[in-house]
Amino acid sequence: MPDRPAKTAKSQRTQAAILQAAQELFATQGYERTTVRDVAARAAIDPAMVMRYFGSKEGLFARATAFDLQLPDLSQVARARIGATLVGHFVEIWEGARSNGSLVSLLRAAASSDDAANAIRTIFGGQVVPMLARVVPPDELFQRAGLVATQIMGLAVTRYILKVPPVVAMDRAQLVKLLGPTMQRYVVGKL
Amino acid sequence: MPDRPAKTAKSQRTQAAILQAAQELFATQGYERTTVRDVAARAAIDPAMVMRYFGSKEGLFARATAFDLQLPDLSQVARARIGATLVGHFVEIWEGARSNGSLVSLLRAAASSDDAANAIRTIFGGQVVPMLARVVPPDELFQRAGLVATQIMGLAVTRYILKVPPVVAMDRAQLVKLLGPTMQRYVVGKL
DNA sequence: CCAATAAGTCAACGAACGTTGACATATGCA
DNA sequence: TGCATATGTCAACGTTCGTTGACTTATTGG
Repeated sequence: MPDRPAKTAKSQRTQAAILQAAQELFATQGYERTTVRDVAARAAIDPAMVMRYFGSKEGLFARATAFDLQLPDLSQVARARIGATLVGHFVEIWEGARSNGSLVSLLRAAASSDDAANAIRTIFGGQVVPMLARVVPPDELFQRAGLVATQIMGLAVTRYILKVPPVVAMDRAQLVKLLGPTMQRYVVGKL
Repeated sequence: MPDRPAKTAKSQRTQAAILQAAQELFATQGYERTTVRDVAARAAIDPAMVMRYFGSKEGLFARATAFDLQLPDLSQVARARIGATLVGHFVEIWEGARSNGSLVSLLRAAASSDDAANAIRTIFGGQVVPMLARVVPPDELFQRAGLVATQIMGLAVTRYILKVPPVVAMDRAQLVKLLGPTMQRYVVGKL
């Protein structure tokens, strides 16, 4: 069941509609509870179209959760502001204008899918670790990257999935102020 | 579909076997991917027994994820050791001898179930917040509880669900040393 | 010992799911 | 305008799921 490419402008629009519907549903319900039929209904097309364009439900999920963190070059950031910069950047990725909810989708899915969990590990190894490598000595790199992961993923889980009220209530500036020092210590502080 | 109580010693053993199988499967696979048939097979009984004793799959899940955090009385802990004490206590709960994996089950399920997410919020409101209330002034209580949540849940997610390698590799003493100061600041430090 | 009650088995149900292939319709190029 | 190709529809498939009710076997108290 290979994917079939979109060849006309109209088909690209419906393909995009399927992708957007899938991202919204995967982000709010996770992989298992999101059905191909639901995605098709939200995109106002036939379930068979999903199979035509994405081959399978797994193929759709893979396409719906592909993204680039666009992490900053930390060597160009003032050392004292690294923690705040990172917190702000991650919040932007999760809920900013350029975001499509795909990271939350993937996190939701990772709770019950080893493939999705592995995708997150790959993102960390391929994007977060290289980012930190520019300002962290190699012998501490993985440990500090792990610490960064605990705080960043913890923020994501409590704010977007568990919706713990005080965490949801914080605005972006508060998050930077409260979590920035933690991130600062995890990246360049004394352990 | 009301539950049917266990009346004999033998039935209590099989009921316990079902519960243990359910906790193991819910903890490793989440709610959706765990089937009643799987639980029954692991407990070496008929799927119908699950319905007899727990009424429904949801009823089984509710029973399998009930627990008490047994949080310490922070007013009896030296102020400088609060952070380390809390980190150690939570790690103990997740992987200690008294643990049955039910907290990880619930966290996994929360990714795709609003009911499970609500159960976690209730635990936080009913157990974590009261614990902190003994050492935190009321006007900062909810914010500090939220911060504690971000770090604790982040540790759980990266270590037990995403299995981020450097986080998995840390032993209990390292976790206390590395995350303790963060927790200390979130509970009694300057924000 | 024998009824009464509990524990456990079995086959089957209806529903929902991902997926498929045959078919209809629209579009773009010669 | 015609024809080839792409787009979209439809009904149905095989599977798996939670759940049910009738049945059989074991246990226990009088």
